Amino acid sequence: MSDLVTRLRRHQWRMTPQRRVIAETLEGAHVHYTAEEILDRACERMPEISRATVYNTLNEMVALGEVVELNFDGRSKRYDPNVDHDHHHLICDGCGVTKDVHTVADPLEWLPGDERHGFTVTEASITFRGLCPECAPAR
Amino acid sequence: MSDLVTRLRRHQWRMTPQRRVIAETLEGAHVHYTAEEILDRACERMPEISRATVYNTLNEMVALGEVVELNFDGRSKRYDPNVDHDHHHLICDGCGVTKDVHTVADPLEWLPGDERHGFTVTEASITFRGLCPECAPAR
DNA sequence: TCTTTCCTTAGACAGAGTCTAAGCTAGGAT
DNA sequence: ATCCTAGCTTAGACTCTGTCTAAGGAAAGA
Ligand SMILES: [Mn+2]
Ligand SMILES: [Mn+2]
Ligand SMILES: [Zn+2]
Ligand SMILES: [Zn+2]
Repeated sequence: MSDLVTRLRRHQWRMTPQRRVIAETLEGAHVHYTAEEILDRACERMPEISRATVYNTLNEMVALGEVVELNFDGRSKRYDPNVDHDHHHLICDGCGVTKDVHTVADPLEWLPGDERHGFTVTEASITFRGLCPECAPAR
Repeated sequence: MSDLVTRLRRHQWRMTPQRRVIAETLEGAHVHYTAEEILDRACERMPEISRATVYNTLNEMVALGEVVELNFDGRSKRYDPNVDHDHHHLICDGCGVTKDVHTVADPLEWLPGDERHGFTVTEASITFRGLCPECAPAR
C-alpha cells in the first residue's frame, strides 16, 4: 500500500478514514500538491471530507516529520511526502512545473565556517529555476 | 545617497516622492523587510502614503530586476534590495533572524546535466536553516 | 455500556495581497 | 507659463489562503 500510511502508523496517531484518504492522495501522484488540490482529489473518494480536516491533517503530518512543506511562490504551500530521499527542486519560471533533483554533494559543505555567524546550521534546501523544454524559447 | 534610487533612475520610471521614500526605506536598514514593515517605516516620513502604493512599488521594483522577492515561511514576502552581490540566506528556526551568506562556489555547478530534465537552468538559491547563538540550547 | 479523549465538520474569522474607480501629479507640448 | 495626458496614488472592497471555534461524532479503555 502507501508507504506514507505505513510511516504514519508508526507514530501514536489515529488512522481515521479521512487521514488515510489524505495520505493516499498525497503520495499517489508524485507531484507537489497544494492543500486545495488535495482537498479536491480527496473529495472524489470521500465527498463529505472537510477543508479543515485536510489542513489539520497536513499540518500534523508535517509536525510528525513525515511530510515536508514547501513554499516556492508565496502563494499556496505545497506538500511533499518524499522525505526519505533528500532532494531539492527545479522549477520552470514559465509554467511552474516542479521536478525533484539531486546535487552532487551536500550543500551544507559549501557554507564556510566564517559565513555561519555562529549558527548551528542543520539544513540546506536549494531551489533551482529556469525554463522547461516546453517553455524554452524556440530555436 | 541611496544606491537603489540610483539604479532605479536608470529605468524609464517616474521617481515620485512616494517611490523615493519606499526605496530609501528598503535600502536603509540592511534587513529583509515585509511590505507591511516598509509601509510602517515609510509612514514615519510620509504619513499619507498608502498600502496600495507600497505593494505596487515593490512589485515594480521586482519587475525591473532591482529588488528580489523572498519567500521563506509562506507568510509575508520579504524584499531584498541587495541584488548586486548574489548571495544566499541563513535563517534561525528559533527566532527567525535572517543573515546574508556566501557559498564557496556557484550552486549551479552542483546540479549535474542528467538531473536537469532538459531545463535551461539559470538560477539557484539556497536557504540554510539552523539555530542562531541566542537560540542554541544552553551547553 | 460508560466515559473520556480525540477527530471531524461548517462556517466565521484573519492575514496578505490585489483590484477598482476616482482624483492627482509630473513633465512634455504648446 | 499653461495645458494636456499618461501614469501615479488613494481608500476601500475584494480574493485567496489558511486558522480558529463550537458542536457533534467515532474510537478505545474501563
Ligand atoms: Mn520533492
Ligand atoms: Mn539578502
Ligand atoms: Zn515550463
Ligand atoms: Zn535565533
